[in-house]
Amino acid sequence: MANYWLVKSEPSVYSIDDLQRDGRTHWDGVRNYQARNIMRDKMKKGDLVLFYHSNANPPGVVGMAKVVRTGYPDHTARDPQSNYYDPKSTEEDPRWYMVDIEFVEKFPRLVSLPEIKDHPQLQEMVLVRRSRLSVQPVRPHEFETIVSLARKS
DNA sequence: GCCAACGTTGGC
DNA sequence: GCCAACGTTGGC
Repeated sequence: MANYWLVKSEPSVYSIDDLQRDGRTHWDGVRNYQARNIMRDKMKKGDLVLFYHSNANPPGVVGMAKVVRTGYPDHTARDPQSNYYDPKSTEEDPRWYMVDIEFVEKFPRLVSLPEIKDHPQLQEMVLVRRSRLSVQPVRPHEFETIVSLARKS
C-alpha cells in the first residue's frame, strides 16, 4: 500500500517546472528532524507526492511526483560550499537524509492554499494544521480530493 | 518587508 | 531538563 506525502519548495529555488525539466532530483537541504525522519524511515518507492509551491503567489499544490529512491545521507550537509552545510554531519553519523523523487505531472490547475483551507474535506491536513513542516504526510482521501480539484476545470 | 509560529541552541 | 534567546519558515 503506497503512502502519500506533500513536499514544499519555493519556486524561485526549485519549481515543478525545474522538476519536469530534470525528470528526477534529490530532495536535499531538508534540515528539520521531523521531515528528516519521514524521508529516512517512512517514504517508500512508488509513494506519491504532492508538490507544493511555498512563498509563491498564490501558494499551492502544483503537481505530482513519485518516490524513486528511499532515504540516504544528504551529501550537501558535508559540503562546506553548500548552503545546506552542517558541520555536525559526519560520515558515521550523517544526521540529514534525502530521497529521490521523479516528475509525474504538472497539474492543469493550481490548487491554492486558500482553496485548501476552505475545503471541508481538507481541514485536518497537516498543511492547514501545522503550516511549517516541509515534508509531511497526506491522508488518502486528502490526496484524492486535491488531485480531483486540480483536474477540475 | 513584517511578523507569528515554532524549531533549535546553549547557559544554568 | 528548563527556558530565554535566537533563527527560520512562510503567509500575507
